[in-house]
Amino acid sequence: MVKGHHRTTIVDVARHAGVSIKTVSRVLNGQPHVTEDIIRRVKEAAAAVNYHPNMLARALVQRRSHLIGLVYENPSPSYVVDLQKGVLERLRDEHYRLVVIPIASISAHEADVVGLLRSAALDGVVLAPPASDSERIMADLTAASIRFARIAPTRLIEAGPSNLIDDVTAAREIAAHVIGLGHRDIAIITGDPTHASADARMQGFAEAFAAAGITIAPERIATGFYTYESGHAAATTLLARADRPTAILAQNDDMAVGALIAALEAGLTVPGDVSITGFDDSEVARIAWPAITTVRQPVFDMAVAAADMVVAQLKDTPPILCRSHRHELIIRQSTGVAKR
Amino acid sequence: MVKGHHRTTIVDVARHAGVSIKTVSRVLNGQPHVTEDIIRRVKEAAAAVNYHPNMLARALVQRRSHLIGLVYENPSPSYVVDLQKGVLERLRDEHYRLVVIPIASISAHEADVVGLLRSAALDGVVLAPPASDSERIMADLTAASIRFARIAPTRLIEAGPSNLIDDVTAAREIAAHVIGLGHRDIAIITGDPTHASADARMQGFAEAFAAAGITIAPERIATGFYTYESGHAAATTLLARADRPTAILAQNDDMAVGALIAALEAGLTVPGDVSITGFDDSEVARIAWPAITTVRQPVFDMAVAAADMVVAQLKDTPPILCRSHRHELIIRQSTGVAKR
DNA sequence: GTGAAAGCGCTAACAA
DNA sequence: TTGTTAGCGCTTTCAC
Repeated sequence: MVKGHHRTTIVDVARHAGVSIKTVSRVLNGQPHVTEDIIRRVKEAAAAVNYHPNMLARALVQRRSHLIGLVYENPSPSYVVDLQKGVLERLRDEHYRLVVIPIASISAHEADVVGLLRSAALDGVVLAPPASDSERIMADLTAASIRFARIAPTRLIEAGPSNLIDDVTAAREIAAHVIGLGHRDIAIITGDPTHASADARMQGFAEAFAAAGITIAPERIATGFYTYESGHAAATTLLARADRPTAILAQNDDMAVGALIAALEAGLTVPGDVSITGFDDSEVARIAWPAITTVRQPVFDMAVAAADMVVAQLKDTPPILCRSHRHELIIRQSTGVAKR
Repeated sequence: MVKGHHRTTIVDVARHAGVSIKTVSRVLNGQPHVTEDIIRRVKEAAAAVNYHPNMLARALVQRRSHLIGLVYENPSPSYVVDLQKGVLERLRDEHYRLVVIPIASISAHEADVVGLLRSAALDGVVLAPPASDSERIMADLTAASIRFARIAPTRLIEAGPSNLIDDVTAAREIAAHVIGLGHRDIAIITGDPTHASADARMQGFAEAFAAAGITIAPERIATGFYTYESGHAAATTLLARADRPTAILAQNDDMAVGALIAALEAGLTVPGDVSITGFDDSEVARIAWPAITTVRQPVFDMAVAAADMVVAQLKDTPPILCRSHRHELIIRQSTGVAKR
């Protein structure tokens, strides 16, 4: 697709086959009402002149770029790769391509996002958090008539096709698990405050604490950013305190691994001295040692479903508006009974 | 970009501003020879009618899709994300978009790859291993006049713009480090045999062994596939042998982490009972415990440079044909002096 | 400095 | 069943 000498077009094929360009077009698009004989002749001619259709011309007239975007901000490699794999899985046989649109800080660039998407001529986009919670982005997308589907939104569920997970319940369950092991001195490492998931997960924790009649001191709550480094830094501080917590609840796996390493560096054993939990069940949680107790969020499945929702809209199939995806508490070796 | 009601076009803007479409085009593309006054009028008109250029029409006439592909097969999330980040870094201000093209088994689909790229209307592609070593793919790309640049090819360096790393020397250095620690009973977990890097790294290991007069028994060499699981499985077998090796050289970090976990599961200490090395310096190597001794491959830098080579060709800038990137031995905690 | 008209390569009404 | 013709929305000679 680059400037240069003459590329063979549908006209060349038509001339070579001795038919009209419309007939060539019909054959190439597998449309009906063409004689077997002509089909063969056109195909031979196409091969003979080494013809390859110009997708840009086709896209222009069809008003379809066959490009789907994936908007995300998440810094966790395994999360991002899961997301991409899911979308690609659904797109594979649909003749759509995936354009990745990572955005450094969506909350800071809400107003620019759709301009970016527009200039990429996308037919549709999958919105991962926190873009999936942005009213502004959804409104702009609608105005630009770019189809979209959302992954794990936490609010305005009606605003667009959504794939839901119950972050609150998931967080409550994992906190309850830790409380059930006898822990009372519990610290928390929150996720990026600009992601609504951080609030939801916090609320779930709070519900579990309330149910058990436990109060968490503010000094026991540290802010992270869903990155390994932020989890490591937060845990290092939390564990250095005189009243060391016996458990740390991190709001994603990357931060949990950061906390784990911080604990090991401090000469503590896990879960002997301190129990640690993550969130998401990304690959790092499995390959840590000890493996991290976490809550599985079906990121891949949500991405497949979201891509499906976009494709459905593009085909004018009756669209699925909302799907719920089940989380699952995964107890591994990083949590244990609280020491006396 | 979807079928529907009338979208405003350059014609609407022209009418609204009382000028010709050519003038609108000139203003929108920042071309010279337009009065200040008209520039302002056109811009106001564009805003007034809520005009957004149709990138597909522009692409058709310019024969430029502004789409760059990234072809890879690598299963390691952190490697893939590094690659993507690098390409995106260079593309950010160039108005190019990144289309990701993961291919399950490039060696099995060599003949189909370029057809896929063609049908995506890409202006250029960055080829990561093992596509960067495929003569067939490069020939097809040239025939389709799709520009490309290669990441870490191991052969036919002249065949296209390349970003080189010295896998052999890097492998030799890390093996020499282990040998220098006194290890003689050394096992190896190789990478995917269809990736030429596996051969190169093996050769580097072999050179180090030869220099030290060490022979490695064939049973001490296991085949992996650059995945955590394959490393884990291979190490589990290697470590179960009566003549347990005191060091394991894995050909990438994911496999090294797999080996690490296998060792810990077997009740061994690292590096006390067994030293383990990786390759690449991906994130997992840093966040393992103990952190993995490895060789840094500047994946991000190579991706930036490769994207730059593609962009340069698209701009008809004198192209850079070849760049070498420096590796770096990174000694962490997973290697130690061999036990007597 | 500005505009009229001719395509880019394809699909799609509408005829034949 | 097949072909003619008119666009899709933009850029680009080439006059004026």
